[in-house]
Amino acid sequence: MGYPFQEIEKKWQAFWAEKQTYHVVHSSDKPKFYVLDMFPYPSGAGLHVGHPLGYIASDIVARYKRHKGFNVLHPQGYDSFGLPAEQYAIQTGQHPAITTETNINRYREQLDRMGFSFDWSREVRTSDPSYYRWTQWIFSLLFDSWYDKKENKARPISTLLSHLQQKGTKDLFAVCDDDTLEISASTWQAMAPSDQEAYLLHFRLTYLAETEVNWCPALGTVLANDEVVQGVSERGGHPVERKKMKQWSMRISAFSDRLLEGLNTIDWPDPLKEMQRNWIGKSVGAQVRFAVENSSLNIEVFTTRPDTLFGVTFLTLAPEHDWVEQLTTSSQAADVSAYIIKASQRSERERMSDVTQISGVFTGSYAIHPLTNERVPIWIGDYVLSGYGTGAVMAVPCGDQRDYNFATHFDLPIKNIFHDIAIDKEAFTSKENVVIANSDFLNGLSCKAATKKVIERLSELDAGEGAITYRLRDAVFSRQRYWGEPIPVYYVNDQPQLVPDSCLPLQLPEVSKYLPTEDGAPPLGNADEWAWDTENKCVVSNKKIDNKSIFPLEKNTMPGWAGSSWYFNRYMDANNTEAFASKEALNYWREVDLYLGGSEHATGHLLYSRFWQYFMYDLGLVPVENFAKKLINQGMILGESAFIYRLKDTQTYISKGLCDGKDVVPVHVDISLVSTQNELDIEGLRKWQPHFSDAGFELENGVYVVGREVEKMSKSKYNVVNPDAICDQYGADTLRMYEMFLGPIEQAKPWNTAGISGVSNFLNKLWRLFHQDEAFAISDDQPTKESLKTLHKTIDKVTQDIEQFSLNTTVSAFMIAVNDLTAQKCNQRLILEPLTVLLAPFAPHICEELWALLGKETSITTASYPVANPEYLKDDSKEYPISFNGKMRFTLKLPTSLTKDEIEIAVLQDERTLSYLDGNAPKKIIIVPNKIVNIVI
RNA sequence: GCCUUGGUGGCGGAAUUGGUAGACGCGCUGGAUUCAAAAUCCAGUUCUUUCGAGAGUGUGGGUUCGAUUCCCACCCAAGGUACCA
Repeated sequence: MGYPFQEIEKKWQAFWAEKQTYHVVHSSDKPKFYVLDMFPYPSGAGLHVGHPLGYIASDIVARYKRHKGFNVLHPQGYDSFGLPAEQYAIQTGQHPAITTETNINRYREQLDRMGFSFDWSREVRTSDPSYYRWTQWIFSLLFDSWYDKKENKARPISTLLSHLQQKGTKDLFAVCDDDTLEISASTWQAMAPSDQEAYLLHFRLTYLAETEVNWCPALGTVLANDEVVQGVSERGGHPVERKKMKQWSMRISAFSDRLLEGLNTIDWPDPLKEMQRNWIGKSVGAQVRFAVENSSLNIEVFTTRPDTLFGVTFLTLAPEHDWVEQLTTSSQAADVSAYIIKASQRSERERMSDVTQISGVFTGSYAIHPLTNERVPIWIGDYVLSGYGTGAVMAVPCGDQRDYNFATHFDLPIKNIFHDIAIDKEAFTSKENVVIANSDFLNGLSCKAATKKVIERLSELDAGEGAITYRLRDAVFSRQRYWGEPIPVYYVNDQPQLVPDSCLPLQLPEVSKYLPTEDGAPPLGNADEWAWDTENKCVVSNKKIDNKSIFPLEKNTMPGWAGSSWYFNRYMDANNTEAFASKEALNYWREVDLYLGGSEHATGHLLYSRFWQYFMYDLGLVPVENFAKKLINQGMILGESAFIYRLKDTQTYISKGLCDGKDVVPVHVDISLVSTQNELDIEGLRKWQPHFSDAGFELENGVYVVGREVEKMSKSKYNVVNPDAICDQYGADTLRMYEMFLGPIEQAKPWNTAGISGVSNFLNKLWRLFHQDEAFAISDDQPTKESLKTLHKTIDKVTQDIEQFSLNTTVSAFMIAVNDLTAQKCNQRLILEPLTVLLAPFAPHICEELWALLGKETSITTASYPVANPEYLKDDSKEYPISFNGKMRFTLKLPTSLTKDEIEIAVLQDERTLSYLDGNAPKKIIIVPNKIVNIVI
């Protein structure tokens, strides 16, 4: 029989809760260690076995660090604003707050069963007004700040105001979304207040601007690219169009360079840093202006290859480019407008991924080449994206493959400007080993030299200059959703005004329904009370808006990432009502020492959080620039989904083996309806969902075989494995160790319960080793040298592995140790005691129990970590370095007990060693320990 | 399409970073114990094989005395791709 894990786990969980074992305070003479998990979104499906993977790993580190003498902050909370709760509300009318509360309670129950050492007194919930009050406050700060390029930091808007008041834009180096805003101090002073406010929006770090979105008129809402499939909405199949809408944006682009440079100072995984680098996408090149023929317009393009300027044979604008209409000649108007409509129906994602399909249209206008004065036709093509660079490119077919394809497709000229390079099949895109030709004053130059020279010439002509652009775009911050933080803004004469700090939180109003209003306003438009009374400083009924002091409030809410961009700071002082965290707490905990979470957040949460932290650092609100010193990506635990295949347009499902060549639609079915042999329980399926009750099934060999696919675990894919069931059957300690044993923490892996008995056996074995006939049995004798060796080697291995975060091999090391100790019949106190502490981070309940059985009065959490005695780590073998012809080097590992002569024989008997030597077996090998060896052939 | 990661027995994975591939665990096979089963313990387990040996780390090349490891090309899977979290 196994050890009584159910009893033990319950007992110690209650003990820890009662004693508040994991409650942490920041006055401590110990060094601090802050280990954090990315907090979960509390979904209706409950916690699945994928969630705890990271939590277990971080809990192991937290417990390990406590044993090592650190004051450990290990909190947990919930990212509780989100779309699923809102969608559930739309379907059922249930308020999202209620759903969220229910889900959180369930999560907590599940988390508590796994014996995590979280300090729950610091729990945060992003949807709690006491939390989002500070999210709104940070929004206000962003609104009230601008970016000073000279000091390279964010500064309060008041400093900008005084600059404008005194000098206008003279000597002003500010990040701004429009270069044509130069004004003098007197002009500024003469501006009407509302004009001044409109003007300031171009500088504020959060601002209102027109942005392109996927608009679905039928649903009355904006959709993510993900939700648009082949031009129609995923839900309902309604048409979707690209449309400009006035939205709040965050000026993250102002921080591009710092976000890029900062990567060099943090210990984050290289692939993740690389993803962020590529996402920020710094390109060095030039802006070139092409005058439009018979017009005052100058089309500005950005290019990374100014050296190829003489190879330009046409310009291409994005279909959304502001000047498309003006540039289109009457003869081309019909074609152009048809093309624009067509392009607006394709999502950005589609346009980027589909490179085989070339489309475009001629505007009828021509630009003038700034150097040759040749006429260059202006085209429109959807391979140019409006969001990047200037939304216009100079096309150099010989040097860019997309330009080449476009030119070939529309039969536009291709001019070769590379010396001795054939371009009749494809473009030549490399910058290496090229000599520019056919390019006037650039002839004979390398890429680099030509780039420099052409930029000089363009500057002289005032037709361009060197420039750097970033792929990183400002982040759209408005959501037409109910279940998010209200944006603390009201409008006076259409100009945004902040709801005063003292009035925060601006709480979510009650609404009659959670859908957009009929005239397309966000769900908050359904609230009766959603206007701001500036006199009484409170939210009042919309009906009073005509009143002089009452103004409409912003109806959009914040996106999911708002609350998660600063929560790590809140944990430092989670219950503070005066500030987002006290200065003392911030200065003590400073930053996260180890942050664990999935790499799927690489370019979202992890970039936004860095941005907000930089911003808050600039304002002196936090003591460090980078919020997380070290980050580890945990791989997702994937589910194995099961599919049945419906024959198209019928209610017949055919077994997997019979699908070949038939038009079938795969349908997810619940994995609990499928056997390990992939056979479907058809009766179970009929009961599971009513619409299967009259379905037909075509079987093979008498059974219905399902298809399997590894996917993200998700309720909608019916592939969720619940940890509760595992805890019931095997216990939390087994689950914890098994999840670690499953494979490297960073790697994604499919869940498979089959192997769990191995870990369960291991814990039982450990228990049995120190028990006889159900009673704790331990010897006070001195352990044998062999047992001490086993112990100390395990201490050494386990410690190294935890430090390197190789937790799966750690579990193996424990298994080997217990196997060895069992074989040695070792049940000495002097072995068990350190072993218990060593194992406690992984299996805290059983270790706490053993600890108590050893007669210890305190919790094992306070025990100090064992140190390996090098005396017992010594290897019986010795390494002998060998070199051959001064070129090849390898080492021989031989037992130390061998004499000199025996070594020689041992080497000659080692066939593998001999075969290294170029096929020739050496006749004699002379070994002098620790010295290089002579080999005679 | 683009960016990032991964591909090793029947399965999850290990391999000191270029030096005996398959640690540890699951599963399977055989044995011990048992009236029997569960549990436990012991042994075996990459594949092919004419039992000599041969093949083998997604595929095809390359570098090297030697490649799971380094280089090139390709195939497949996962994550992200800016409004899922």
